[in-house]
Amino acid sequence: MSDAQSDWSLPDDRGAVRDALVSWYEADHRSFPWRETDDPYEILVSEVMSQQTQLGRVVEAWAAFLDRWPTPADLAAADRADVVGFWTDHSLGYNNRAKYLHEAAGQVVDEYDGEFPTTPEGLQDLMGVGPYTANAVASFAFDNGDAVVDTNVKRVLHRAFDVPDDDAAFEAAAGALMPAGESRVWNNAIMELGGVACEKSPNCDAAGCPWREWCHAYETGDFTAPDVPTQPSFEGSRRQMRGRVISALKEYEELPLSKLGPRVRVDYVPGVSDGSADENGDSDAEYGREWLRGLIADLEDDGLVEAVESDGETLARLRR
DNA sequence: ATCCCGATTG
DNA sequence: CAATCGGGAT
Repeated sequence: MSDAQSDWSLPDDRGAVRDALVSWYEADHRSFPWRETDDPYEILVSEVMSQQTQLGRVVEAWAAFLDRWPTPADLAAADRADVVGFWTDHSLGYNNRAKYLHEAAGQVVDEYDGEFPTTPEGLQDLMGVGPYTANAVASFAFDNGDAVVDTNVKRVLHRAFDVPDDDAAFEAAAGALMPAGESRVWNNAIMELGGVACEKSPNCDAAGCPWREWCHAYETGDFTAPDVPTQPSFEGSRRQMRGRVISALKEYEELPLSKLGPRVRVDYVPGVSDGSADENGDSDAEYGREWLRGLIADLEDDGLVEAVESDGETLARLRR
């Protein structure tokens, strides 16, 4: 057992803390279209998109996605290539998530008779749905979730109540704070607080933070936030190259590696084995056919791309 | 450069 | 537990 709980405590007047936040949220908050629905499918689409993209950019993609695939049955019946293509068209990144969403729709249709599970535990059985998304969907669709713990909530709890940067502590604090049976408004409210008031750079007075009178950070002036792992640079990364493969294969139905290579890297060297030492013993990386095959192999393992042999050459295309 | 309502796989 | 997964906006 961790002794993390011994370091912090929530205010005695927990009810006042709750009421203050809910009142603040209900008085005024950002308007997003997915806050106007309780359809679990529509909620799930919004959550998966929101994991990776600023909310403002999700609005258009969300509406377009649901216009094209209005129900889980519609999505399940679609070709994966089209779903991944949509993801790329709308610059949503993380193509695996398009695959997960497609898979989850198939699960709902095939294993759940078209009806979403209504509990966090049940929802986690869906592909691509982890603890965060399960609680979000359970909350916003069914008002039946537990406290959501994401990076926003962690930041708020750490600052306001000095909860230590420890997953178990965050989990316990978030659960203890949420009013039972009010997950929809509560999770919306606490994430709204993290989104507009308790941002990385805090905005307490301008946003009229409802927790100032209890806030440890507001009192001490120490607005340190839990560390969020910094991502490696994207430029030149393998992720960027994967994205270029998907984009090229969306544009052209299928491409031989010789045509695909130059579209992925301008310094692609056709017909050269990569990475191995040359005659002089130099080991400068060369990006040739073997390198590209490795990239394609990973995308095949991810179920996003398939490679076929035709007339002695390898063709790549999006997996259907 | 850093941020953005995480999840899966090894 | 660590590594991996995109790309636009600021």
